[in-house]
Amino acid sequence: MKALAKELNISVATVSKALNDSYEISQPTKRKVLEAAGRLNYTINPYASSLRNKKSKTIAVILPEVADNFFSLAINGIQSVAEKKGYHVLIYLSHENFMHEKSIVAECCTGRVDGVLISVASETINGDHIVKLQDENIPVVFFDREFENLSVAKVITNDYECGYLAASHLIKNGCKNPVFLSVSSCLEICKKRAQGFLAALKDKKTGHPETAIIECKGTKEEDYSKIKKLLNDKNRPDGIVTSVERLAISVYLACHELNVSIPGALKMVAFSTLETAPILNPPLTTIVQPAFDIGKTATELLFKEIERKPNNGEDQVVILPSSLIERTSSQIL
Amino acid sequence: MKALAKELNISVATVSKALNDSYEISQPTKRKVLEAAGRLNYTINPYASSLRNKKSKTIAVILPEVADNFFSLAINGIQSVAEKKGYHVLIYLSHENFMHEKSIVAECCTGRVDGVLISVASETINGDHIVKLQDENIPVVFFDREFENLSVAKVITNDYECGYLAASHLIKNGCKNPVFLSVSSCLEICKKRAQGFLAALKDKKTGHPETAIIECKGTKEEDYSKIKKLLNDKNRPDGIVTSVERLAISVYLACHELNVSIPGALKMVAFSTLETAPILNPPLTTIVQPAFDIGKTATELLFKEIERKPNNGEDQVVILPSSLIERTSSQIL
DNA sequence: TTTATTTACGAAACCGTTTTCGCAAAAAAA
DNA sequence: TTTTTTTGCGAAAACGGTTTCGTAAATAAA
Repeated sequence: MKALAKELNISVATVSKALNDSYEISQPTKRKVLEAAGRLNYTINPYASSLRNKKSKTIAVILPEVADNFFSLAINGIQSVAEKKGYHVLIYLSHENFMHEKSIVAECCTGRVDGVLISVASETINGDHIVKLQDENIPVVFFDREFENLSVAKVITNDYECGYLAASHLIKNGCKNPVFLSVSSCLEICKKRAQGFLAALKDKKTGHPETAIIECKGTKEEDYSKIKKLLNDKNRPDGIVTSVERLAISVYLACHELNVSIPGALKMVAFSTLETAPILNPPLTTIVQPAFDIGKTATELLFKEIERKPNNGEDQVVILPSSLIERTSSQIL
Repeated sequence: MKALAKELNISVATVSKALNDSYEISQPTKRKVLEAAGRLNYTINPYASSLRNKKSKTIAVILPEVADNFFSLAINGIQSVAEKKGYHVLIYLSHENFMHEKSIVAECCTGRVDGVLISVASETINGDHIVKLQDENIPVVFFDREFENLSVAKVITNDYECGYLAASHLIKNGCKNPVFLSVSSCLEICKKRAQGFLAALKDKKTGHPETAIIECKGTKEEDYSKIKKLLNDKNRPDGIVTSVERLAISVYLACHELNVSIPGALKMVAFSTLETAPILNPPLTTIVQPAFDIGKTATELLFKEIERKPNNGEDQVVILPSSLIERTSSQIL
């Protein structure tokens, strides 16, 4: 910028104002500055600018995992609006680990970002780190995986209803003993899905509510052998609802290995946005969340908070409904 | 920091040095500073620090798409090393669009990042934008999708061999007319795979090399109808190799819709890291790239360049081999 | 004891912008 | 014509760290 100023024999102040299209600067001067900036291909130093403005033009996205269709689609939604706003997107992965998530959130407290979007880890057992973020006046919004009892904006899906719907669907199609595979009893999203699931069991007087919720919070391998054990059990379930994509794949793999026929011996419904659901063997009945829109809406909410001068808004909750897509895996034979 | 200095009755210079563990500062003072920093929960301002140090502790990852198993696994690899180094990761999506990619790269030239990892868009037709990045002395490394004739470090896979292998495999299993579905004739990676594919056709004196390479560079829908047209053609291919995950799914969907039996009427091999490959109908023969390791290795290379004071290194090329996993989709009946 | 060296710290410049405030010259109002 | 207002620009002080350089006190060497 100094070079620009020297080149045109004007002050850096004038250059800065001209580049920011200030009303204080005359049109001819603005034109000259723009021209010279182009000629010397000047680019603004983002860090100097951020330091002065206390605005980083950057948001953070914290999520458990990126190799999952739901999250990668959500990232697409997030990117689409961040980009329109000229914002940059930092990605952090918690790998479902609470301590890890805490240290990431702590990083975000230093002012590196203007806001954070978070889908909490399955191991997250309290929301203190989120509160700290808010204490620093950094806007936060949850997407999909929220943490309860915090006054934070969130965009989620109708989990309870979907849990209910999944169980009802299986029962309607003949299941006597459906179970629900959860990733964590701490995860609000899983709790609600499980509650809905159980409510349906009770309403229809079917199954064994006491043992119907099974937690798979281990590694991929641990969960896989847990699933195999479940399928080998003498009173094996005749219906499974999985709460996340990863578990759906594991169940299919286990069934293939153990020669459990779907939907003959076991009917299945998965919470999942798997693109390959219709071409699986057999085609998988899914409850698909509007992943892209969840990411998009959450980001729009975040920007509303970032752009609002005083924090006057009551925390908003947006619910985008999911829908059940029936395929072979849950059919009556 | 000023507050810290005042609290302890020392200068900010001393505080800064103490926090950076400078040899100029005595142990007792360092301890006092650390203690006070903890007590007042002081966190350094990253932008002030970056401005002065001309180091952002941030790298950019530019890729065509994140909702793709290969890329999301690569991101995992990238994150794993970036995090170890205490670096932050910015994600940018080109959506296969060249102009878009150019503007992203231009953003990266402003000094916002210390280095960039890029997997180029299928529409990328020249490397000028990459050269500009190098002119600004910002380290770049390609992962998976490179651009030819640039002296840039890269980590790729053995594409030519895999193309050859895929075709040979199909021919060995009885295909008389295999074709290769490419996403772009500009993409080095596709070119090499296609060349390998064609070489096998010629070596085995099979198929129609002139028409065996089919470009699918449209939207998802356009490509889908193109594939359906191909499958409805009177001299329909009896073998398909797809160069990317997206096309593999489209082919499967089309086959299901048109009742083309795999591997009966059509055998298939896909370049893909699809986790669901073994549970597809039928299980899909894949050439799986070491996605995580590609990302990891590329990032390690990048840090080598970032940390090297003078740019003394000749550009390095790392080749991580892929492997063919045979499943039902390409079997002899 | 005197001189040389080392140790521990502070003052101030600097990184590249933005913004406040002041001030001439030009334009408008009196 | 004189006075007021507007317009266009520049000097300088931030923003929050880091780094150079200078210096007094403490220690070691002569």
